[in-house]
Amino acid sequence: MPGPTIYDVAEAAGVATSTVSRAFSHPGRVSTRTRERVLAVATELGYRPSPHARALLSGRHHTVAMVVSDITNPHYFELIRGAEMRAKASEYTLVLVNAEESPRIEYDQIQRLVPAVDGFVLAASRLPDENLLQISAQRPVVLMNRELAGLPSVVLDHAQGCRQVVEHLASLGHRRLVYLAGPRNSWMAGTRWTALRSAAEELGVEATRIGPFTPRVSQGGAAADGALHSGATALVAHNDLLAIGVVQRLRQRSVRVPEDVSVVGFDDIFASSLCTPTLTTLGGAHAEVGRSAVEVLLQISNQPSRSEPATQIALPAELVIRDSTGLVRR
Amino acid sequence: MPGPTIYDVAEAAGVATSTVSRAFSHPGRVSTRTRERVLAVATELGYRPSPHARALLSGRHHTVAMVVSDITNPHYFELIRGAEMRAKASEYTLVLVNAEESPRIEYDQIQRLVPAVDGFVLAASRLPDENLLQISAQRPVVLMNRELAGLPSVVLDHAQGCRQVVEHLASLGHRRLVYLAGPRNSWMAGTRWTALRSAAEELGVEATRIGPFTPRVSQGGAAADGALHSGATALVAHNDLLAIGVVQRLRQRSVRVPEDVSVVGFDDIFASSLCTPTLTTLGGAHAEVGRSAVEVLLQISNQPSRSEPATQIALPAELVIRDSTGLVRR
DNA sequence: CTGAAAGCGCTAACAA
DNA sequence: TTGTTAGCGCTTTCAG
Repeated sequence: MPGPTIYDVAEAAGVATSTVSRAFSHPGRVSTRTRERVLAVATELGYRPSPHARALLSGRHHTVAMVVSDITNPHYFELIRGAEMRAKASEYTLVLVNAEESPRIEYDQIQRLVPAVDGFVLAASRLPDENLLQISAQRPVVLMNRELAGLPSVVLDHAQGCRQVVEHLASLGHRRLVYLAGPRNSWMAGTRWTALRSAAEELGVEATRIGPFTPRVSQGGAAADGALHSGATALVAHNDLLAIGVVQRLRQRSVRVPEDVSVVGFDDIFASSLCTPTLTTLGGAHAEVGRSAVEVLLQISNQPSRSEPATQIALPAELVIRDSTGLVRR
Repeated sequence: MPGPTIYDVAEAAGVATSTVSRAFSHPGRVSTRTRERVLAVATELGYRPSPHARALLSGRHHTVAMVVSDITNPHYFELIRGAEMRAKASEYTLVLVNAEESPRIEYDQIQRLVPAVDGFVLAASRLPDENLLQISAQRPVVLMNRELAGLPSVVLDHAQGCRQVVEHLASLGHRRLVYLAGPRNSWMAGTRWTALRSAAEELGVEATRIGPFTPRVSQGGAAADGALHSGATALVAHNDLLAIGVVQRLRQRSVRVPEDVSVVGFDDIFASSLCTPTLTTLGGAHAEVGRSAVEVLLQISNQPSRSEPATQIALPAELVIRDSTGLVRR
């Protein structure tokens, strides 16, 4: 069901195709009368310009691809929402790809889309740095919740955030915390650990790390058991899903939260305010991260010169204190 | 950064462009030697066929658009996940659009995408029937969680499901239930009410309806207050978000769940198993709905004849009984 | 201000 | 088996 083309409109309006084209793309370069006639005929015929023909000619697709490392995690939801809204606002099309935690899938899908999109926003990419740099040589790339020298990125300020977490725990009297690490190839996992450790050192808290764990509720069992073994009084889980799983396992083992141990998560997903106990977690304006990332992408992909230094944005993280953290038991 | 074209490959390999084209599209029609040489040169140059040029010629875009009425609702997450997986499996690109509960946005976005995609899967569309029929005259459409004569659809079997809900409540001794209705233009809202009412009638339960409510947690307050006023002992909320909001409000008003009133939701979102009390809800294989919808779409959009009757798939719903429903107080 | 014509990257006849 | 050629729908010089 191919719609009417520019030829049909031109014929019906009694003008040349180039005039029809101009009436749409450069309304100023056509006399008011012709323009109006052309537009009238076009709407009557239900004409819509073909984005493919346009893209073929211009090389611009008006499309951005968003790749998320694991669509199963409700956290990404917010990122997607923000990205979608920003794209829509500029009449850009958003293509969604789930990498299923597989660098291989992530890479292949990106390569598949290279010739079809204007750029990529990558949420928590699991790809090694070299791959990212290589991709960014093909198309503009904006990283979300990951940083890499030379590439634009939007992140929640993890360093400051982790500091808040440790301060919170220290103020409650905790002296030993354990970080339940995320996936090995997650930049966030590494970064959080570094930030936690340095904040801990500064505040006189002993910090250890166990893992890596796949950040799912189901992995909470293993994480909790490992953590108990460590003797820490505060558990900082890589994300809320893992934290929720940890809390469930602790309850199963009759360890009370927060009386016996405190648990902190990351992301502030919807469920965190509903579970029992409600979860203390490091949140922030995730949708805004998605929004910003697309914004930056549109900006650089509409810039002729690719010379300026990459914009790296850090949005504030916000510690949401709920019921899973409490005073350390004496 | 336009990549190498078929011309570059042809030149480098010393063949005609059509040979390069064939080497990719119809490998059988090229001698093994040339094919291998062409492919070798192509990979060396990093050649990738331009989907736009292909689409321009063939009219097929290898792209499907998924439109969700409200991306804010975690329920859609599963639908999206299933749809994405199915699309990826066939190397189709999935475009995601959030209609933000606005029929206007939904319609405009669809029209914008008509010339760029092979078809649409619409999740809980808020458009009136006429619009849907008109769109399906432009491009193949598959409805998710909505049915309309003549259009293919995939739904969770609400009729059977609602019956299960009422049976469950009746068996607990409830004789009066109230349905907290969803949005006015939600087909599901209408359908659930019809199904609930007829099941209720059969089972000797009195059913009333209040609303419509926007199905968000924040609307739970209004819904709960209206429900209490009705004097029913069982509240059936349009979805889990609303149900969770209702439970929160009831607690605030010192009405115990399930001792004083029972609450049932729909969708079985992740949070439903974590909130307190955990929520009895009508769930099902939502990701499978997404998967199936895309599958049906691919099927019909690859069929030459558009003549056969529209496939309407109903997947089984599953009542998940948790702690928000209990025996009616005597 | 408007028209004619070339070409974006690719594929599908049609020839050779 | 391979090459030549004519477009797909649109934009954009270049003339008029």
